[in-house]
Amino acid sequence: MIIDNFAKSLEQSVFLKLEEEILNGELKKGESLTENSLSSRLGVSRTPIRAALHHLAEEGLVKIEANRGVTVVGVSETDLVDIYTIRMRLEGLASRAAASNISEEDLSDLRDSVELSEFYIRKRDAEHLKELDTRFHEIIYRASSNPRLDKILSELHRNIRVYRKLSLTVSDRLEKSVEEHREILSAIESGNAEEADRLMTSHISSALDSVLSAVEKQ
Amino acid sequence: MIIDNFAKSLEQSVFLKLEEEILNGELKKGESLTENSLSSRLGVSRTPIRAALHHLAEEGLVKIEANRGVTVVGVSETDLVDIYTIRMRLEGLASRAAASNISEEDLSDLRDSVELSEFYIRKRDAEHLKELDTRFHEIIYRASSNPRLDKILSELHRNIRVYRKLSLTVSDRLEKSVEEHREILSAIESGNAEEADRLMTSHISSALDSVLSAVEKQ
DNA sequence: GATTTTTAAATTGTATACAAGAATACAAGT
DNA sequence: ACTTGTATTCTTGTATACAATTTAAAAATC
Repeated sequence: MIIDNFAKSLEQSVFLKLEEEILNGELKKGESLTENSLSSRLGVSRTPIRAALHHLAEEGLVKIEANRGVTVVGVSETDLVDIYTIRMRLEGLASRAAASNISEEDLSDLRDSVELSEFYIRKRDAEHLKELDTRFHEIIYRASSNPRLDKILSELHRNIRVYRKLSLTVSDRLEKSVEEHREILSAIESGNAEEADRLMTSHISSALDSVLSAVEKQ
Repeated sequence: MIIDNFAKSLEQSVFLKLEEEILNGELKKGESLTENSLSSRLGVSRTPIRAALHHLAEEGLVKIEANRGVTVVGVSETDLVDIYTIRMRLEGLASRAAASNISEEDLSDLRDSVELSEFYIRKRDAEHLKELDTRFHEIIYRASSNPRLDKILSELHRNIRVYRKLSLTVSDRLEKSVEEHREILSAIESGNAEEADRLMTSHISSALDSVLSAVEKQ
């Protein structure tokens, strides 16, 4: 099969495709990948495959051993706790910074995302809600005005994508989550950095609880 | 103890060389790099150059625009504050985790690093002290038992290498720093996670103050 | 002279060929 | 049966050739 081609470079497409396959579990943990087989399977040469694999290695999704090859690492439940522990601190920091720095435009986007979420809650439209959840957090990353923080959090956020979907299936979690977003938004709107920090930290903590209970039920 | 496996591939060497040149300021911010010129200057083909550039882009030291090339980004003073702000939270977290999880081996390494530092303070050997400072922090990163935290902090730590050297030239900072390391070690030894967190956070905060005053004096 | 169009050069993106290292299979010796 | 040495094969690492895109420069039009 040829890969989806909406990204500008083959490397990008290969990266996205492999990332997707790893996060979906199509490529299982421990599985070893060879550049040749990927090359023939995806219908592109080894060059973009190599670049994509290196990119994945940077994100920690695969492990490259010199002259020995690539094995899938994936995201384990331990990683999940590790990531949420980091997020708890860093998203708190991002919210705090956003409360002080946010631009009118970002603030407006943030309001829109919360209001839309409240709309879709009434519609019981889980698909849109998941998307809006991601958008809410990403706006805050950007609004922190700290590009490195943005980059780190975006990456962590992507790596737990699959698990987040799971967590939002826990009953009442969607509603709770939107309520918490609303409170965080209020704190940011009123420039209350301390409160924004505290609320976001507790929001991530609740999300972790929810994810873990969802994982256990599987 | 893990052996320092020196650059076995050309890509690695190129990466290290370019990283060094960027952090040293030999390659200035805003400068644009072409694969060909780097290839002929460093005497290797474009393939490892490309890989190294992508790696540098992942770390944020250069910026790659599709089909347009690579420009040096480097680490600005704004980045410096951004990085220390992140470190304040994450190294606190790492110390906290270390206080609960540290292995006998890591603890022993940590003690060694502090004792050696105290030795070199008496000898007034700044070079060894800088090296030991790095080692102290890296042991804690590892001892957090959170590989992602380890990776994020290691990368941030590397990116401010040049500035850190500067900060340790501020009078009394070396002594102060070693004293603070000793206190952090005590907290970790006694498993006092709360205290380890608090002390490390304040340690990084002092380091930032010191870096900023050193930068201003330049 | 200014502006658009065309053309050429430079540069990145991709494919492929070749070299080097590692894993595997197998034979010989004990 | 087990180890050891060797040859073969497989896989990654690197170099180079080619394609596609972008920048610039020159030519043409107004």
